[in-house]
Order: sequence, then structure tokens, then C-alpha cells
Amino acid sequence: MKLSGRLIDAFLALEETRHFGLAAQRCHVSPSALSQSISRLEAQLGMRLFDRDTRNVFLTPEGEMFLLGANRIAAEIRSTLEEVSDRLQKKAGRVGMAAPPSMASNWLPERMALFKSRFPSIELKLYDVVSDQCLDLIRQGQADIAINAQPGNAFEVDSKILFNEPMFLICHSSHALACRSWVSLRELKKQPYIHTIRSGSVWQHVQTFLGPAGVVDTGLEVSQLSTLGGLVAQGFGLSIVPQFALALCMRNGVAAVPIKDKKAVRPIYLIKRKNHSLSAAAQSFYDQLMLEAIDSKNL
Amino acid sequence: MKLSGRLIDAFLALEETRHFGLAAQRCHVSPSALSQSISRLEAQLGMRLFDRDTRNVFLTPEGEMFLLGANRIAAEIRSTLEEVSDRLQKKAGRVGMAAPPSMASNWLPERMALFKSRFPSIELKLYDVVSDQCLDLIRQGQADIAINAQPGNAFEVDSKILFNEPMFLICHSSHALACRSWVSLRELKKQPYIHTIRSGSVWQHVQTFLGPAGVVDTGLEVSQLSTLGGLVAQGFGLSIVPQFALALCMRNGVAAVPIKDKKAVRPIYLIKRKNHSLSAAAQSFYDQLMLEAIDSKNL
DNA sequence: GTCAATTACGTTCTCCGTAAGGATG
DNA sequence: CATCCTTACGGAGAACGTAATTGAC
Repeated sequence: MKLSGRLIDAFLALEETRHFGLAAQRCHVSPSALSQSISRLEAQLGMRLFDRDTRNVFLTPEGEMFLLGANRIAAEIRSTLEEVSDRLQKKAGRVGMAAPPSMASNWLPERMALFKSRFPSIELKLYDVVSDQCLDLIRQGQADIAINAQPGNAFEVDSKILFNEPMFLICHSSHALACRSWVSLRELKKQPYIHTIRSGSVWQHVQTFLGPAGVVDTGLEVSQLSTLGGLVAQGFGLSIVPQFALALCMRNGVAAVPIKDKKAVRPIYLIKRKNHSLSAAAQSFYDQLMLEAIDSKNL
Repeated sequence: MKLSGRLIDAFLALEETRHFGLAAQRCHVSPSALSQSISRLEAQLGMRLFDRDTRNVFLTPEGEMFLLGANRIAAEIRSTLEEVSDRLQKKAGRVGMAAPPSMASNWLPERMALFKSRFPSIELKLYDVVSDQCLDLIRQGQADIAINAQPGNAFEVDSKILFNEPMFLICHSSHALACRSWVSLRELKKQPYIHTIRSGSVWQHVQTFLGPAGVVDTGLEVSQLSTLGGLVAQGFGLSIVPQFALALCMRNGVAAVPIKDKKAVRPIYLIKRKNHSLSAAAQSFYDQLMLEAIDSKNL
């Protein structure tokens, strides 16, 4: 037993107009087609829905009962189709983003604001979690897209480089390098270095180019960038942090200097779940970010 | 944009099984057909609902959203189809009956009880109103069927004779005719007669055969049969009432005697609205009553 | 290499429109 | 007799199945 939306529409049109000609017009079919549709509907339900002759059309008691159900069905179809339409027109939707605190506090909000101005009705959700958790949220499907310095497992997630984030030296403002407009890695030789934790994304990238610099290990290893700022301000040593993490450790007594070295960058990835489509809303945000990345490369 | 029940079913089947082969089996179609159905659905909605390759099938974010709507639609279709089915199997429904007090109190309840035993779930509604109102309720569609001594306007209602109700003489129990097993109309000559109101159905039928009897008018004209009983019991005179009205005026001091005369009957009609189908439930009760009428004629 | 989804293609069936038929007022 | 619902019939398009193709593991 099959109930198509067409038949429901035909029924409701005839119920409202009580006239085959008008109802057919409303359904954009011929009176004959509408008559056949009503007949089919009645045959499938096994009951007569309309009492009709050439002059009058009105519902049978069964028709009145069916009217209630038909209205409910039509209402659900309408509302579902509207939801679909809203999604397509990006009037509705939700984008779940995951990003480490550095990107979540400095870089991402500007892009979110732009997106929000383009699609005001789309809900934006931001998970500011540490690097590894960003990837977990993507794998679990809780976040649609992630911004991360680690690309993650290529079998599980899909990562594209957005840009290379330059690294900065931070040191006490009274330090000899503090007033320089840039420093090279070699200039850090024998300087007391404060490490970030080995499990953090910063440590992993800094390792790739810090070796030749020949810094001195202070034995300090912090997990929070704000702690790093505090230690540097008190003269415990210096450290290297990515550009967008600067704001988290800057304070009175701390100076930041760009590091001039091709290796002193870390790639920032735009990440989504592999083999999973993004929602229309998430895809839009994804496209916006990728477009910006391409544009900036061309400049 | 058309959403057929078939497509909803295909979507839900695939969502539950997450396997084209199994879902196709559940829908009684080939895997190919199901694949095409899903593709059509996606094309019509303008969004991809499933991420799939040859090994995995799962919902996209849009698919999850659509799932909610699809479930609502499917639920409404199911419940509506169940209501239809219940009606067809006479597990549900309602019969509105109109009958004058005499039929509503004596004859009809037995038939209602039989019907109720056959279809316990059908709701029976009885309007015990005077003859004219019975016809009004039918015309207005408030009652499905009526039992009435008047057939009503043949252009508005459809009346069929159920049976002929015999008329009875009622007189004081000390009256000479009281102990007879039957009386003829001629024996009422010069007897003091108490009339029922001229607008009532009883009066109208009694008039058709009372003329030749030559009764004496007492000047009394009552509207309630119980009043008639009271007057007869007090010896004010005698009267003629239909069989099923007897119970309403019988009491101590009142005797009833059948009248032996072909004309001393009144037809009882089974009435429904003209050009209007009865509900399945009402039709069943209608059929039951008509069948009984035909059976009793054949005996 | 195997299993599963998809595509290609021919068939069947549904659905619609035109036109004739029939009922009602 | 005029209106309007219905039936008859033919054609267009949808939907399905079989079989070949593609893709993933």
C-alpha cells in the first residue's frame, strides 16, 4: 500500500475546492487526471472518500477521518521540505569547529565573524581544545572541521595546509635580543631555553629546527603558554612560540621577535573527516577558509 | 518537488540497515532499484544524504537532519493507514442514531446490543428526540441513521420501511374491552377518545384509520405518552398507541389490547441522508437492521 | 580476487492528457 | 442542454530488473 505525496495533495485540493476542475487546476493537472488520482487513492485505502455527482462533491465520514491524517502528513512533508530548503539556502545549519587555544583565540574568530556576516543563521560551535583532542573530535564526528598544526592520520582525516605560521622568539624585555627586528636561530646559541611539554604541538615543531641552535636546557617544561610567559617575564630564560600563541604569553617584561629562518614555521592544517561529506554549512566555511589560503598564496 | 512514500521507505530502510542489499530486500526491490531511488531522492532534495562506497554506508549531516523529518512523515503515514485499517475492519468508528422515544426505549436498544456484540469497538450514539428532530439530525448530518415513523422528504433523505408497527388500544383495566384478546376499530364507536398532539407522529397515523371508528372526542390532547397513561388510568377515556409506545404509558389501571385491522399499523422507516455515503460503521448497522427486516418479512 | 554499489539498457508499469461517454439539474 | 465527473485509449516518463562496470579491501 503506497501513499504518495501527489495523492495527498490531490485529496486536499479536492477537499478544499470541492470541485474537480478547480482542484485539478490547483494541482496543475487535467480534471481527468485528478479524478483518476482520487479513484486510485480510494482504491488503495479501500474506502470511498468523496460522495460526488456531476454537481456536488463532499467528504464521506471516512473522508473526514482521512482528512485529519492527510493534513498531518502534508504538514510533516511541508516542514521537512522547508528544513531541507533552509539548509540548502544556508539559512540554517551548524558548523562544529575544533582548534587549539592559540588559533581559537586569535586567528579563527576573525574568520568566524566573516562567515557569520555572510550566513547569519548558521550556528557556529567552537571547541577550543588541545591539538590531539582536535583530531579526536573530528574522528568522532563531533566537530566538522578542525584547525590544527598536526595533520593527523591520513587514513582517518583529510588535511590540507592552510598557511605556514611563523615562529617567534620570546625573551625578557631586558634581553639583548629583545629590541631586534628579527633574529636568526644561530643567535640563540647557549641561551637558556624553556621548553613546552613534549606532547604539545609546539614542542614537536620546534624540535625540527631547534637542534642546530644549540640552546641550553633550563630543565623547565611548561604545558600552558601563560606559564611560559610568566617564566620568561621573571628571567628564567627564553623560548620559541608560534605567532598566534604570542598573545597567550605576552605581558609586561616579555618581548617577542620574529625568527628569520625558513624552517622556523609550522604548517597549519584545515582538517575534516575522511570519506565523510561535510554539511552544507560546514562545507561553506571550509570553502571560505581554503579560498583565503589560496588567495594569500597568490599574493 | 515530489516526495513519495516509496522514497521515504527506501531512505529509512537504508538508514537502518546501512547496506544497500539488505535495504533492497526489505523494500522488496533489487539493490539497483534502491540505489536509483536513493539517488533520485538526493537529486530531488538537492543534497547528498548518504556517504557511501562499496564497503560503508552512513548518513551525512544533511541525512541526519532529513532522518528526523522522514521519521515524522513515516509515522504519520503509518498512523493514518492504521486508522483507515481500523475503520475497514470496524475496529473503530461511530454510529449516530436518531429515534423517537418509543423506538429509542424499546426496540432499538436490543439491536444496538447485538451490534455492539459484533463490533465492540464501535461507538454508538443515540439521540432520542421527537420525530421531526430525527429528520433534522439526519439532514444536518449529525446523525447517520434514523428510525422514524415518518419517511421525511424524499429529496433530502432516503427512507426504507423496516416493518409495520401494530397499534394497540389502551383503556382503563375495568373497561369492557380490557380483557379482550383483540378488538376491532368498529368496537370503539362512541368511546371517549384522548388524542395525542396533532404535531406528533402518533396522531398523524391514527388519523388515517380512526375516522370510521366514530369515537367521541374528550377534548383532551396530550403531548407526552406518560400523561396519556395517567389520564387513561383515571378513566378519562381510551386511546390508541403504537406497540413500542405502550411501555411509556402502561401502569396499574391501564390495559392494552391489540387492534385487529389492516390499517391499524404505522410503518417504521430506516432513514439515512440522501446522496451521502454512510461510514463503514454506520453502513454495518444499517445493513444489520435491513437484514432483520427482510428476514422477518420472509417468515 | 571478492564483494558491494553503481551504471547501462531494455522492459514494464504508472500516470497524464485528449476525447468520448454519461449523469444531473 | 449545459455542466462536470468519468471512462477509454494512446503516449510519455518513471521505476524496475538483468547484466556489465567500477571501486574498495
